[in-house]
Parts: sequence; C-alpha cells; structure tokens
Amino acid sequence: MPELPEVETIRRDLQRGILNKIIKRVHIFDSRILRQPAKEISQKLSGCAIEAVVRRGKALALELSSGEHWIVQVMMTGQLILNGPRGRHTRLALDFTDGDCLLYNDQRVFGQLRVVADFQDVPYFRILGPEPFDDAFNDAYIAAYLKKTKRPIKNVLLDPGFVAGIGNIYASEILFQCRISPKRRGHRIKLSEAALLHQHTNAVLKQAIAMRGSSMRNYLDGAGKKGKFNQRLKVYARAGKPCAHCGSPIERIVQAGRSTFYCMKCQI
DNA sequence: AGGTCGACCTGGCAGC
DNA sequence: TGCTGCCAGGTCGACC
Repeated sequence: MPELPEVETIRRDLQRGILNKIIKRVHIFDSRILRQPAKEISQKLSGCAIEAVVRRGKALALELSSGEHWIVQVMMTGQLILNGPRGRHTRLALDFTDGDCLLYNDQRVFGQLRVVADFQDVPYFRILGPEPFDDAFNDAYIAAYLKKTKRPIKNVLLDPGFVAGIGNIYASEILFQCRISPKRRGHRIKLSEAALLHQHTNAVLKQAIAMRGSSMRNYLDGAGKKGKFNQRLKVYARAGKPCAHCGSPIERIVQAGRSTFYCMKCQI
C-alpha cells in the first residue's frame, strides 16, 4: 500500500475535497473488497455526511454523521480519487448530493472496506502500535521494544505492532539514514541507535509527506496524481546502483519474503 | 510464544 | 507472438 506518507497525502486531499458532503448513492462493482454484506455497507453510508477524515497507521477513517466510521485500508494498490474517470479497477463509487463522485480503485483487490461503530472492530487497529509522530514513540520505547526481540531490525520496522505506518520502502530508507544494517537483530541495537531510529523515522516520513509520497507502480493521491518522493529514494529499488554516500553498489536481499535494499559498506 | 510463511489478487516485465 | 516465472507499496491466519 501506500505507506504512511501516501495515506496521509490522500487524507489531506479528501479532507479538503469531501468534507461535509452528503452521500447520495453507493455503487458497488466488486464486493470482494467489502468486509460486510454489500447491502449493509450501502445502507450505512447512504444519507450520511462526511464530518472528518482521519488516519491511523495506513488506514483511513471517514467519520460519518451517523457516528460510525467508514474504514478504508487501501493495502497495496487501492486508490481513493475524487472525480476521476471510472476504470476497470473501480470497485466502488460514491455519489454525493452536490454531483461530486468518490472512486475506490484497486487493481489487486487486497483493500478492505467496512463501516464500524467501534475502531476495535477492525483487526488492524487492535494490534496497532504508536504513531511515529506521537510522544509514545520515543527513544525509551524504541530501545525497550528492541531489547526484547531477536528479529532483524528491518522486520521490526515493518511490524505495525511496533510502529504504525512504516512499510517496505520507508523501512529501507530509514535504516540507510541511520547507517544501520537491516540484518542487525533488535536486541543488538544500542540506545544511541534507538535515538537515531526515532530521529530518522520522523525525518524521512516528514520529507516524504512534504513531497506527497512515493509512486512506484500504483500509488496515486486523492486527485489521481503521482507522488514525487521516489526521486529522493537513496536505496529502495536501487539494486546495483551506487550508494549516494560511498559509491559502492546497493544490495538487494530478501527478509521475511520482502525485498530489502541497503549499502553493505555504510550500514553495519 | 515468538517468528516465519503462504494466501489473498492482478498485471507488468524479462527471458526464452 | 506467446508462454512462463518473477516481482510488486500489506495484512492475517496457519504453522513451526
């Protein structure tokens, strides 16, 4: 999916674009993305106004005037686009009373949509760790968490229970900025390095949000446009290309079934 | 109990 | 051209 910076960009676009609009009609083209019966979702959305758009980790919650939350997890290939052209990957569309239309597109159909009264009804929220920009995500928390695990640090960064919102792209980028090898085990991370992880997690994510995210293949923002942070990526998807720091080739390895990119010389 | 591995899907691309 | 295999930003349940 889009990771935190991409989802945050979509959130900001929607917050500007659909606030206070009233849902007139719901069109469901593919119910595989729904975690509730189509009829129930339609009924719960129809007639509601969108009162706020909030983000938690990589999930969006659209606050409805009924008091319920429309939870959208876009996963790898989901897109929420206002007034875009309908395509063969459009799985759902909302007509607003003012004539605007919100599309949910999803090539791989991994996305999950549901309307809930309580955030705890969403499995993802039940296990979710602190937001990277929250006070709860601090040097002491990071150090204490890492101390009790032997998993490679890359896998820990990807774990939503440790911190919300970091995915495969930013995990590699953050570790490069910290000069820490993705293979280093959690309990081998020093206190000073926990502080570095904290600092660079915030810095990398903030910069990516400022550039409206990274578009590798499928990600588009709420207006259907690509993000610009790809140009700033130092290691992700750069196997064989020179390290920006020392010039030696960037390596690609596989950890927990996912690609990791890093510089063997700079990251120890 | 901590940690890893498929499954869930579609489509683009490289190689033959 | 057309086939095969690999790869892709996430999450979750099954299994070791």
